[in-house]
Amino acid sequence: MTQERYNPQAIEEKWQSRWQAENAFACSHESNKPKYYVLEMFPYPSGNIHMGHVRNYSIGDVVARSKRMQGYNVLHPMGWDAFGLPAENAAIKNNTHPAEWTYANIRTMRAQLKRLGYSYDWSREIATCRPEYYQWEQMFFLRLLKKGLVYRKKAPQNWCPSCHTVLANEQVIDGLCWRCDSRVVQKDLTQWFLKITAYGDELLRDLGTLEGGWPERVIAMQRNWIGRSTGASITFGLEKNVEGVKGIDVFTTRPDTVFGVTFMTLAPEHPLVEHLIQGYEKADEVRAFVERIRNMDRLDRQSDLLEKEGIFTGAYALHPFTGQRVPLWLGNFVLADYGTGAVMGVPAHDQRDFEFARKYDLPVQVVICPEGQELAPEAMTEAYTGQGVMVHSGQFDGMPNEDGKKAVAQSLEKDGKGKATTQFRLRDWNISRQRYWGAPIPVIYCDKCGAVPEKEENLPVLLPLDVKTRSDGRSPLADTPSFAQCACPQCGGPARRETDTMDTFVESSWYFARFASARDAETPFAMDAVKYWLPVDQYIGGVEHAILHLLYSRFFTKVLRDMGFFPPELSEPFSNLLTQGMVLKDGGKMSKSKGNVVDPTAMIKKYGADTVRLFCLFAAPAERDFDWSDSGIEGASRFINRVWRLFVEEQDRLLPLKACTSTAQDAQSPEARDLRRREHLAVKKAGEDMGDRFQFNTAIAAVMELVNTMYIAREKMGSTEGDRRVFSSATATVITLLSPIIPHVCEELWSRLGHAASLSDEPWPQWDKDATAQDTVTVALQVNGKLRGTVAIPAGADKAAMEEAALADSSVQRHTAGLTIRKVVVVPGKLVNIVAN
RNA sequence: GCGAGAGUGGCGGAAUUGGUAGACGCACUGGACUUAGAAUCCAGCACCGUAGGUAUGGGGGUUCAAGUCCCCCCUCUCGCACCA
Repeated sequence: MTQERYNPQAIEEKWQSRWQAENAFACSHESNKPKYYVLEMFPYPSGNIHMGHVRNYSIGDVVARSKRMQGYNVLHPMGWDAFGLPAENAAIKNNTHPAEWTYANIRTMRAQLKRLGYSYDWSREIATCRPEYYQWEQMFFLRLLKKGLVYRKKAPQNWCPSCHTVLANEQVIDGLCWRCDSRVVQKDLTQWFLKITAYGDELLRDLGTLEGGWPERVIAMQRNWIGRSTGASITFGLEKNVEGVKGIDVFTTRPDTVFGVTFMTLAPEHPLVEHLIQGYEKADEVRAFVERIRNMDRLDRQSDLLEKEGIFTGAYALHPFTGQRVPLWLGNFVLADYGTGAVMGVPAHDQRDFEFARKYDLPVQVVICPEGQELAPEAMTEAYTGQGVMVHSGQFDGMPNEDGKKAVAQSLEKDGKGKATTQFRLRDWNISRQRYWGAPIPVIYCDKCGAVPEKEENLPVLLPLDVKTRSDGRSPLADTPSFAQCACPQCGGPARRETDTMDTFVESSWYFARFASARDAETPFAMDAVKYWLPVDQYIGGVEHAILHLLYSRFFTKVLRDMGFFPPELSEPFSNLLTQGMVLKDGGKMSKSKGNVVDPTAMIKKYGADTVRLFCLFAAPAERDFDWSDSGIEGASRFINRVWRLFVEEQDRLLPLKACTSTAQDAQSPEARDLRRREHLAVKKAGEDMGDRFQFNTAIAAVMELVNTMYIAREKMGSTEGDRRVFSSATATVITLLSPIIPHVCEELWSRLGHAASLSDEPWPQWDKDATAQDTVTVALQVNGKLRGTVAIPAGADKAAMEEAALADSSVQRHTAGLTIRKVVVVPGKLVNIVAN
């Protein structure tokens, strides 16, 4: 007799068209069920999905499907992060239009996602390059401008020469462009900034609320990136009069060491340098130094191999407490854009200052002494950075230095010479991009009125599609009169539009909320829908966005909250974050240049979508990287076939039962009892692992164990009504438990089992504690903590009975022969340990 | 240097509260079926050995009992890094 073979292509096609026709995974916020919003980071429509996407979306789909079965009203949407540079580059290369290229890719990739059977609510699909989407972003820009959270500034910017655009600090990785790895150079430009630093404190503080929900290391990375330091800003007077300048501000985390200042170091770019060196006989030498340092490559300049160098400016500052002259130096290690671009030099208590002082023969003044010790400056071989008592510090002498930090700041503040402050490493976010394929910045430049915001009623400022992209990569917008030329909204005179577009990270900073009311044309976010769905309960994506996208989204959530778009209690976008690992091949990242790319489409063709999904989830825990293995996917395929065969071969004996529906009464034979027990154990394990712990690999392993048990049990089980019920229930359980992972084949088997309704509407099975109980348990027997044997005893045996059974064991007797038993430890139902010597 | 994570068979990985280390899978070995292969099924599979012993990066400790808790050290991965 030939059995029907598993044919994934036919089965998957059948169920996918059914889901499509029924709009099976559409959801609404009008529901009595508890809500659950699961979201995977939406893709850039680059052309084809790759294995990383498959892994990411398969994880999300298991969460979505299992939560649905567990009784939640699940929102699981998908969209496209559709603006960006690759579209322009591809358009130039293939002589097409970025829009055409992008929409074609979306069509391809949407079909690929559908071919994988993900349970998205496709009615909420969005693409960020559509005016219906980016119009809201332009509105946010105008509102932020009004609130003073958007501003324009000329400053040296990160410029990628290959991408022809500026980059935010977060987009510069080791001095290289995050996208194309080109060396980033500095360029003076006037750009639009989002004032993310205004939220620095809150972004840092609220990281605390994410603990437990977010991976520790992502929280640490953000904390690091925000980089908050507390200390004081201190104004040193200037010996020489410079017009309009009161003095030089420094920032320090150690105001307690202020009396130890013996010099001050400024960044070569410090705006006062030219004033300070006026009239100094070696001014030209100083200028040469400044030039040399400024022209250095940023990467070399920030290298830790760079030798610390300085030069005296010939000028002096005045100490805020003692009035003493403090020589002003320039240093190649002082950063112009951190703090105030100037640091006080305290060689006795800062290692870098110590080395600088030794190199240039500057005095060392000790002002903190460890309790009960003296420090002699000339004997010191390194700075003393520990705790201690303040000395040589005027009115502060004898004070513990920790108290001194506050006391010094307070005293300075009283005299108007400083105050306690906080510094952030975080910089404001430059959102201007000199590229075409992005959302236009809604601003107009008028010769009379300056930079004028576009009126909200004129939104959207449409990105014109009838332009020819330039082969040199520069934006064609400036050369498009129909776009660039306009009337000033203020005076009506001739004016010019801003031709920069917004960083694409702006679009991805709020898309998760748009899904709540994706089709609403009146408002970006319908309040009742946002209130219901947000925050995202489970967000899933790659760790490469730990800072960029995840920090920007947190910022936007707080801003949108404060502008009234979000309810006041919504401060964080993503309650839980899962950062999935990468899919590697032969230990390395898949890449076209290495020729080690595994194409999901080819794998689906060969094995079917269910197998690809199963392998991606089974190969490794979700957070860890995993190496693609061709024999591994064979194993996944083998397992599905095993389930299929079990079903087909037993079909005649199967009853149309649901999961966990056989009763203790049904399970008369020992095999049936055992199978029923393992069925319930599998439900427990798979439910916990899939639904709570997101350990999909072990959830699958638990079902595999059950299937293995069924293969053994079926030989021994008869055709009594009870045996058939037990076996049928177990079969239903296997199908139900696997359905979030391999939905197509499970739907198919479910319907063949005789069920009319979809498995998606099937509740998650309930396991029964009594069903998992064993008649006899295996107890480990130890002598002095070493395993010496096992013994089967009736479940529920008391301690005395266990001890008796242990002492009667021959192996135990052998190992205790000649010894005195000192103690017997009994763990009920588990183990007996005999302590003897 | 700072911060986070990891280290378990040939490999991916289990072990959720301290209680039989190696579940599940891959690879491998032997066998069955077959003209042969594929597929499938059965058996074996940490290491050394005769009883027994040794094993979770290394070394200490706590405990009747440690992969799990504590201390010290080593290695690897990631992030930040002259941040004042």
